[in-house]
Amino acid sequence: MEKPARMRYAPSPTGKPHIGNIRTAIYDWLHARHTGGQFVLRIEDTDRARLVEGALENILESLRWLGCDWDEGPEVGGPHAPYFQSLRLHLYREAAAELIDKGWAYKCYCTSERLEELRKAQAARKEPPRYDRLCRDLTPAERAKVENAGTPHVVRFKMPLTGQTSFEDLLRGEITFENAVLDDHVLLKSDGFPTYQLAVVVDDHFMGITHVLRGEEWISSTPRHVLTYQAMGWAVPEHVHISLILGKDRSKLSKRHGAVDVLTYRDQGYLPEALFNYLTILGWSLDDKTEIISREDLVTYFDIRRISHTSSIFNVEKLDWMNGVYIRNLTAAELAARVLPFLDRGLPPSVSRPVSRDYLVRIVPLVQERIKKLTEIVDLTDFFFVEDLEYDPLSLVAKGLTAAASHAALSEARGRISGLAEWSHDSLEGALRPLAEELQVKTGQLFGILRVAVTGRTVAPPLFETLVVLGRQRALARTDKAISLLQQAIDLERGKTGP
RNA sequence: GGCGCAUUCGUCUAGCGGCCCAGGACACCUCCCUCUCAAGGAGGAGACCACCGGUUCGAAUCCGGUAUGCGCUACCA
Repeated sequence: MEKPARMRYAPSPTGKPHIGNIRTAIYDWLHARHTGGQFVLRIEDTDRARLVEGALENILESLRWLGCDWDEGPEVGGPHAPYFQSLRLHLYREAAAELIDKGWAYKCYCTSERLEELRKAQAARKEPPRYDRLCRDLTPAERAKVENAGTPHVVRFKMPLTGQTSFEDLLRGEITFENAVLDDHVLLKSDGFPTYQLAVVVDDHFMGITHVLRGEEWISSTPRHVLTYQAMGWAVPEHVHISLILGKDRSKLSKRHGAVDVLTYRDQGYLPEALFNYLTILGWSLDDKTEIISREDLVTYFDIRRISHTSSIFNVEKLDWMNGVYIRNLTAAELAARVLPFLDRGLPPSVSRPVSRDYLVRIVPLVQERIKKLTEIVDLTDFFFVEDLEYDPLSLVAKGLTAAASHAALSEARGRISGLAEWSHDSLEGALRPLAEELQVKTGQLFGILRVAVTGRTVAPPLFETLVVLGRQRALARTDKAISLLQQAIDLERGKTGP
């Protein structure tokens, strides 16, 4: 067993967490649970301009839905509270001040306008855009002058001009950067808020984070973080940079690729355990064959080192398949409970609410192996709830049979089953199967007519089971209606072609 | 442009020097089962392991280069 790890998921409340982002939370959570450590949730709300209303609640709900419970963070608190960066400003300011004292940082008074100009000029000269370090070597006198004028400032890191900075990535090995290519990035903004570059280091340190697991887009700024740890005299945590999830066109997953935020998957009828399983398997493997794996086993076997190095394309078809597997593994009672809210939302208003749980539990086994998403329950079972079926009378005419023959078959079938002593699967089958033979029609034809009569559609759950759940009375009533519909069709036909 | 990361079937992956003329899964195709649709079962097609060199008796696996893709290059995270 590895040492208990303190993992953190640190989203910024600038929108709804999407599928790629939440996967890092899942990996964080898994490794924390695997090692018996803690999963910390920290909100990085230092960019006041990009805050989005409701984003925090959405983040929390996404994690809850997926079962990633956090040991420390919003709502639960913890020994390192507060867990919102906007409430920890003094820590960053103190760190920045210490960095200045130690000669690792300096105040910069350049305006954003000047910086903008600078970048433009550099671009024109085809130079890489970077801060020209104008304020880095101001004399004390110059500094005092701007300071007295009350000029606003930011605090920048005093990047070493030479040498290199390396760090060990648990997945990729040693990664090295030349310090010379790194510019003097901003640590503290002029509004007094820290940038990510400072805040992440300060918080990870004080919160005792052992593993920084994040997207690979952070690799390039990791040397800045490492240098900051060193400047502060702090231990550098482990780093794990995981690859991104891409859309079908191989670009970073975004709204353009359809549904990307977690809760949308919930609303589309995916099971949280299926999404959880799929997401971990997308970019991580246990061995050469395991696909379906329970959350418990995942906790037991999860190994950070087996996370894939390469970015992966999100494949909805596979998720759909997996969701189907999980649906089939549910008990009838569980499925009924899961499906209930979708029926409530999807059934026409004419259907009285609430839907009977007992009735539902009898219906659900008939469609369990037929649905891949919970939303599909409505289309597949609404005829169990709707009283007046609406369908094209012509669909009552079996393939290869005339309307008259279909009418005769259905009438005969009605006669055979109406007086059955017992309204059960076996008695129904015992009555209807021989009838097909007597009538010299295929069972598919006979059963098809009945199916439409009783469900209003050509694609439906197995016939006998359906008849049983529907009950004798309703089944017979629907059959009667179908018989008269068929009669009307025949009459109409006669009227057209007759004398 | 600079820096960094990556590169095995359409997609997700197994593989860490010989067990691989590359295994599994989704999707696809065929057949079986069958009252429709599914589910299930049995098969099939699909990867010159990005390319070029090297190391080695032997390389998908190690090394170098090239190409391609992606990421970063903000007082955003």
